[in-house]
Amino acid sequence: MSVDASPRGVGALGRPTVGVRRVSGIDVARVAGVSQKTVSRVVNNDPQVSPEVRRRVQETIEALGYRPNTAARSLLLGRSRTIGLLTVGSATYGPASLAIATGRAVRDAGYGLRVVNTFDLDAGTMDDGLLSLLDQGVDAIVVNEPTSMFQARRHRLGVPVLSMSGPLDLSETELVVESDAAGGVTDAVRHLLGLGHATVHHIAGPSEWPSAVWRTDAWRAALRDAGRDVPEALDGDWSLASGYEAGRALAQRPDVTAIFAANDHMAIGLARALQDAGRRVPEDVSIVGYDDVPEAAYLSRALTTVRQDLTVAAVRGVELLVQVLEGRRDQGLLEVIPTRLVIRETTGPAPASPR
Amino acid sequence: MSVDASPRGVGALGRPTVGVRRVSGIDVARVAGVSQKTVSRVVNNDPQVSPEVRRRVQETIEALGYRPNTAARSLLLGRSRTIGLLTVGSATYGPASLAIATGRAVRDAGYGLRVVNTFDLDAGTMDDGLLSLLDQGVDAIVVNEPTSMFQARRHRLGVPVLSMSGPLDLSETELVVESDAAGGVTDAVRHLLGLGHATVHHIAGPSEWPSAVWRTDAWRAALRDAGRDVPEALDGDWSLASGYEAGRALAQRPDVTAIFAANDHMAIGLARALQDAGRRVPEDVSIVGYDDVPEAAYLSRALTTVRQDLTVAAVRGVELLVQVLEGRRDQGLLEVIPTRLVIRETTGPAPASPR
DNA sequence: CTGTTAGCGCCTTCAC
DNA sequence: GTGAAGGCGCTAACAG
Repeated sequence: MSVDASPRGVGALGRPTVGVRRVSGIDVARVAGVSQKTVSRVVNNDPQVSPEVRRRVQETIEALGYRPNTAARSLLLGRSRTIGLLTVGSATYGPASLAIATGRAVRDAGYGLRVVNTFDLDAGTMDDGLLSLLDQGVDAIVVNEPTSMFQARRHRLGVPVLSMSGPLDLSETELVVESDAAGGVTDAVRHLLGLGHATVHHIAGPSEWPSAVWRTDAWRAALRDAGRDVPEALDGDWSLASGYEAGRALAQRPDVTAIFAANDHMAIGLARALQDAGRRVPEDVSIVGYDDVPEAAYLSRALTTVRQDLTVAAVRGVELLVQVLEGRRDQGLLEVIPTRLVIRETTGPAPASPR
Repeated sequence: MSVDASPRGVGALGRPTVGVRRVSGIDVARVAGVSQKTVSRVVNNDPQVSPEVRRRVQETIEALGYRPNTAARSLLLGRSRTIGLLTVGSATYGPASLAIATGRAVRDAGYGLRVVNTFDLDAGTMDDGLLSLLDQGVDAIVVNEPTSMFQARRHRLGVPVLSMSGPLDLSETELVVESDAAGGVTDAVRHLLGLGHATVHHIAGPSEWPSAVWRTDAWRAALRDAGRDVPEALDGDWSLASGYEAGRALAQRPDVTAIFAANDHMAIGLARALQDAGRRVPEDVSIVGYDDVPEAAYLSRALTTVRQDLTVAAVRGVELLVQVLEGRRDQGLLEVIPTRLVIRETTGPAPASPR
C-alpha cells in the first residue's frame, strides 16, 4: 500500500486514512524514513531522539494527521488514561455540577472521562454501573454517593476510588473529599435558634443517601448541643414535590416556625406549600435550604441556604486521584471542603407568639 | 503459570487476577479445556457452540471472574462501543438533563459514554473536545449545540453525528433530533397576544448558541405573523443574573407588559427584577420562560413556560444513532420533538392602561 | 461444532 | 541514537 504525504479529504479534525485504514505509526515511519519505534519515541517525548529526526517525524505526523491509537496503547499498558464517574441522581444541581467539575478537572489532567448515571442507588444497579465502568477499563473511579453497598465492594474494585461524600474508612488508595455538612448545618441551626426559634424542624433526604444522612445527623446534633427538642424529621426524596408535601403537613402546625430542608429544591417546594397555606416566609416561618442553587438568590424571597462548593471539591479530589494514579501518593486521605451559610430573605425573627 | 479455579480475594466486582495479570480468555480456555476461540464464541453468543461446552465455559468464566478486555476488542474491530458526548454549558437544567438522558439511552443500547464538557463554544475549545473524543476512539458523537464551527467540521469527523439542536443539512450519517422551538414559542407569543398584550418583548440567549437563535427567530416570526411590532431583543447569557439585568431595564418602561425569556433561569431573574422595581407579575407584566425546569411549578408565582422533553429527544436520538452504527440505517434524518406551552401563574390579561 | 493462524497498533527488551 | 522482534487479548477467516 502506498502512502501519500498529502492525504485527501482531511481537515483539522479529520480521521485521515491511508486506503481505508486509519493512519498508524508504521505509516508515519515509512514516510519519515524511520522505524515505527522512533515514531513512538517522538510521540512520547522520549529524549533519546536526535533533534533532526524528531523534527522530521513531527512534520510527518502533522502532514499525515497521525493520532496514536488509544486502544492499542491501553491493551499494551493495561491503563487507559480514563477515569470513570459513577453518579447517582437526576439532573439536579448537585450531581450535575459535580459531574461537570469532575469532567473538567479530569480533562485538565490529561485524562478522559466515562460516565455512568443511575437514578436510584440500589445495590444491583450500582453494581452494574461499576462493572460496566471497570469493563471499559477505567483507571480509577469517582463516586458521588458511596452507599453502604459501594463501601462493601470498594476494596475489591482493583482501582483507586475517590468518594465525594464521606467518610469511608481510609484504605491504601482511598480518597474522600467531602463538603463540611456538619459545619454548614450547625451554622444554619444556630442561626435559626439565634433568631429566637424554639427549635428547628427538618425535611430529610432519602436515608439511603449518605449525603442526606450527614445533613440529618448534623441537624440533630446541633439541636442536641443547644439543649433543644429534636422533632421528628419528615422524609423527602430531594424533589420539589416532596418538599411541597412535607410543607403541607408542617403548615398545619402553628408551633413550627423554623425548617431546615436537606436541599434547596425541597426548600422551594416547602416555601410554596407555606404560601398556599397562608403562612408567610419569613414572618411566620423561617426556611433554610442546602446547596445554594443559582436560582436561590433570585426567588421572590431569596433563599437562606448552605453553600457547598462542589467545583472546588471535584478539582481537589481529582488532583489527589491523579497523584495516586501516577504513583505520587500511596495513602488515602480525607479532605473536607468548607461550606458557608448564606443568609438571605427566608429567615427572620421567630414570631412573637408562636403558638 | 498455574490457574486456580477459585482465585482468592475476588468478589462480585473484583478484577480477579491470575498471578498479577487480569484473567484472560486463554486462562478460561485452559481451565475449561477448550480453545480460546471457543471462549470468545461463548462470550459473543455465537450459536455454533454445543450446549454442553457452552455451559462448561460459562461456569469457568463465572468461577474465574473473567471479563473480556475491551481495549483488545476495540483494537481489533476498530470500534469501541462507546459514544462521545460533546456538551456545552454549565450545570443548568437543559444540558444536564440531556446528558443524563443520553447516558441512559446509550447504556441501554449496550454502549458506553464518554463526555467532554466545554463552557463556551469558541471554535478552539470545541475542536479540542472533539479531537479528544475522537482520539479516545468513540464510534459516534452527540452534540447538544452544533455551532457554526461544528457544522463546518462535521463532515470530516469520520463518525456518525447526532445533533440535539438543528437543523443542520442532512448528510449520509447525520441525525438531528430537536425540540420544536418554533411551535412552543409561537404558542407562547399567541397566548400573550390573546391576553391583550400589544406586543411581546424578548430576552435572548447568546447568539452563538443555535438553540438561542431558533427561539429568537420563532419569537420574531410569531410577532410578524400577527402583524405586531417587533421590539429590539435584549441580550442575555442564560444566567439568572443576565435575566435580572434585562429585567431592570425593562421595568423602567411602562409600555412593556409581556416578556418572553429564552430560558427559565432568565425568566426567574427577570421576575425578581420586576418585583424589586415594584411591578407586579402577572398584573402589570406577564412572563413566559422556556424549558420548564422542575422548580418552575413551585415558584411563588408559578412560571408559565415552554416545556421541552429532552429525555424523549435524547432517547430517540440515540436510537437513531445506534441504528446507523449497526448498519440498520443509511441516511440522515431530522426529527422534531413536540414542545408544549404550560400556562401557570405568570401570565395574565394585559393591564387596562398599559401606558 | 471446534481449533489454528494471523494480525489490529503500540511499547518493552534487547540488539546494534 | 536507532531498529528488530515479541506480545498485550481479542476476533475474522479458514481448516478440520
